[in-house]
This record gives sequence, structure tokens and C-alpha cells, in this order.
Amino acid sequence: MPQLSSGGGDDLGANDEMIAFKDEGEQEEKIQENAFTERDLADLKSSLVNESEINQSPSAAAVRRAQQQQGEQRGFAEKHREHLDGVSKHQDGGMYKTPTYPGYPFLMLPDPYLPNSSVSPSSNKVSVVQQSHGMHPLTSLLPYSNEHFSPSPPHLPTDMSQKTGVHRHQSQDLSGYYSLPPGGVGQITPSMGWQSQPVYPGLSPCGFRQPYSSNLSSATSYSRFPHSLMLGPSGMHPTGIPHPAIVPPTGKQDHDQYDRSMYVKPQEVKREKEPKKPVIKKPLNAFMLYMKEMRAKVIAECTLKESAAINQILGRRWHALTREEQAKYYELARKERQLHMQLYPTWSARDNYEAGLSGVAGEKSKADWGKKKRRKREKLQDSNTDPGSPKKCRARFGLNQQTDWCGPCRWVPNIHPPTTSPPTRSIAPRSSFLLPSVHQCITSP
DNA sequence: CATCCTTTGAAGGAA
DNA sequence: TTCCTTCAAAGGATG
Repeated sequence: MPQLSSGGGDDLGANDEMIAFKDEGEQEEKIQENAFTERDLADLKSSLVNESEINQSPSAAAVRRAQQQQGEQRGFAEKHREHLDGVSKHQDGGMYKTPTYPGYPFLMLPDPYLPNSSVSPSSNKVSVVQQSHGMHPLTSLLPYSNEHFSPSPPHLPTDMSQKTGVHRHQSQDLSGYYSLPPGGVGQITPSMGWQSQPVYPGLSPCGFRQPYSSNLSSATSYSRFPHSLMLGPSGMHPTGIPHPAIVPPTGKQDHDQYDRSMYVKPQEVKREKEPKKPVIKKPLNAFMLYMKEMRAKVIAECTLKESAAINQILGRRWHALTREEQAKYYELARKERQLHMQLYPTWSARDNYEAGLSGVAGEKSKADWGKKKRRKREKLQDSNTDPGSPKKCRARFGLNQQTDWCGPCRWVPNIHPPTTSPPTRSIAPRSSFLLPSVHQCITSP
């Protein structure tokens, strides 16, 4: 849980919180170290504003994308009705009946992107979970209650929930999953809304704070998922977390089937005749969830395709998010992990280490894995600029280990990202430079 | 074709 | 307890 100040008032303004989200430290560092880079940052912001304005006008392409996604959405929903039935049955079975989570302050935050509770299908904020399928088991546990989706978004079959019954109990059961204080939801002031605390008011979308465009998000929310995920029979959750409904309480067969469709890379599908060990991938963390949701948007805004560059932008945006914005993703990630643990209690992240699962599952040899490991180690050793750790960094620069923020290497004291909420002290971006493509994107609107 | 790049966060193991 | 390493996603770039 986040170490929220209990002293009342606006605990969001804690001193140590401002470091991360304002990105001040980074800029200060840049001033000290590299005026040019600092200038780039300014250029980034201003150019992003331009880009934002440019992108404000809904392009025909964006409209087409949205329409196309709506079409995909319909198809997806229809194809998954059978699975939805299974989901509802399974959920009724009680896997998630237990109020696993204590009350969470962010749980019932009104979604500022859903004005008047109307649902923008695009509602970006973690649309990964609240998508059509809305049947993800986490959905009932997540802050993005399908209440927001009532009535059904126009792009969804209106009979979806009715026929499947998937959404029936979700909102009403939420209070059961979370021990919310009476009036807890209503007591959340609008100031808790994401858009109410802009760190960079007026900044453009490409890089820093920005109000999310529902239209754009809508376009991105669905298109980013490969067809194997969107249209596959597995009823998979876009975040990559398997849907428990697909896993029969006792059946491993379906479990494996789910694993194949959900986690196995496309290359493996071609060779599915070969006996392959099912691959259970790591649950996505908060940033990964954020990336999944925002990637397509960044691609559209910056006309970039290179993932490395996009990730740099997303990393900067991530740090520009307010605490509440990040909290949503931390909470999602926490529930993803919890669900993952329930689905695969014996699974360990270590299981995927030597298998080289970042490539084709089970294809990499241990020798290759060793090579990769060795390369990384050598790379680190070659990097003299790498502070290595906050402790080392502060020691190197004679800073106080407990209180000083290590500007030269952008480390902050006691970096321990919480598992359920945004860090009270966040890590500044790791990158010290911008990829050329990123620079090009942010300097040329 | 395989790997790298690039980001943050989680997890596991080593020191 | 701290630190280090690996993996999770993504897709263009590179060898």
C-alpha cells in the first residue's frame, strides 16, 4: 500500500513525491550536465504541444482506425460469447468470491475520462481491462467497474452482458470485494481525478502530461492487440493474463490450451504439433500495462514505430503521470499478479529464466542464454557511466544516503517501488539521452 | 533468423 | 537488507 500521509490535507503533495512526477530532477541534471539536452527537453515539450494541437483535429486515419476497431470489437465479442459463459460460470464458482483485497483508496475513483459515467469505449485508462470482454475476472476487482459501461457502448453488442450474464454482478459485487468505507466513493473528491492535478498543464501529449484523448485511445486500445489475442478462442485478457474461465477448475487440458493461445508466441502456433511445454509468462507490471495501452497512441502521435523510441517516450510520460494516474496501473498490476498467482500457484518467474522465453519459448538453449547473460554483464562493465546503484551513486558524489537525491545519475534515495501503488519516491528516467527517432519526433511536430 | 534496443517494475537469488 | 539479473511488451534495426 502506498505510504500515504495520514496527516490530512493534500498528501499528494508530499515533498518526496514531487521529484518523480515533475521530472524536475531530470531537468536540473540536464542543466548541470548538458545544456543541449536540457534544451531538447524544452523542445520536446513545446513540440509536443504542437503535435498535440495538430493531432487534435481528428484525422481521417484516426476515424478509420476507430471504426475498424469497433468492427473488431464486435467480432471479438461475438466470438467470445461461449467463453463468456464459461467465465461467468467459473466466477460464480467462487474463485474470486473471496474478498481478497482490502479496501483500496483508488478503487472507486470516478473515471474522469468517463464524463457523466458515459463510457467511452476508448476510455483509455486501462482499457486493457475494461474492454469489451469486460469479462476479465479482474474487471470485477478493478476500479474500472462496468458501471461505466452501462449502457453498453455503442460499439459493443448490447446484448453482450445480457446474454452472457458476465457483467451482471460485477458492479454490485464490488463492495463485496473491497471493504469500502461507507460513502467511500462519494467522498473521493474531484481533486482526486486524474486531470485535476496536471503536472504539466498545457503540455502536449507526446511526452508529458496530457489529457488523454478518448478518441485516440479508443483507436489504440484495441488495435494494439495482435489478432491471436483479440480474436483467438481463448478469451484472453488483453493484458496477457489468462482468463480463469478458460481454465476449468480441475482440467489441465484446457489450461494448456489457454496457455498456448495466450502466451505462446505466434511462431509456436505453426509448430503446435510438436509437444511444447506451455509457457506461462510473467504478469505485466504497472508500466507494462501502461505501455500496452498507450503505445498505439504514441505511435499515432509521433508517427513512430520503433519500439525502443516509443518506450523512451512512454517512460517519460510515465514519470509525468500524476500519482493517481499511476495508481490505477499499479492497482491493475497488483491484481494481475494476484490472479496470476491464483491461476498458476506453482509458477515462478524463475521458470522463464533459462528458457529464454523472450524469444521463442523453449527454443533457446541454455548456452544462448548464457551468452546473452554474459553480453549483458560485459556491457554493464563497459559502462563506466552507470552509477550501478543509488547507494554507489550517492557514495560517489558524497551525498547523504538517506535523504539526498542523486542528481548526477538520477537516482533517488530508498528506491522501492511499491507493489500496489505509485512509488512515494519514484525513480527518475533511466535514459540519459534520446534516441534519434525520439528526438526527431519531439523536435519536429 | 536471432538478437538488440528501450522503458519500468516485479521477482528471485546472491552477497 | 541490499544489490544484481532476468523477464514482461513491442517492432524496427541490425548482424
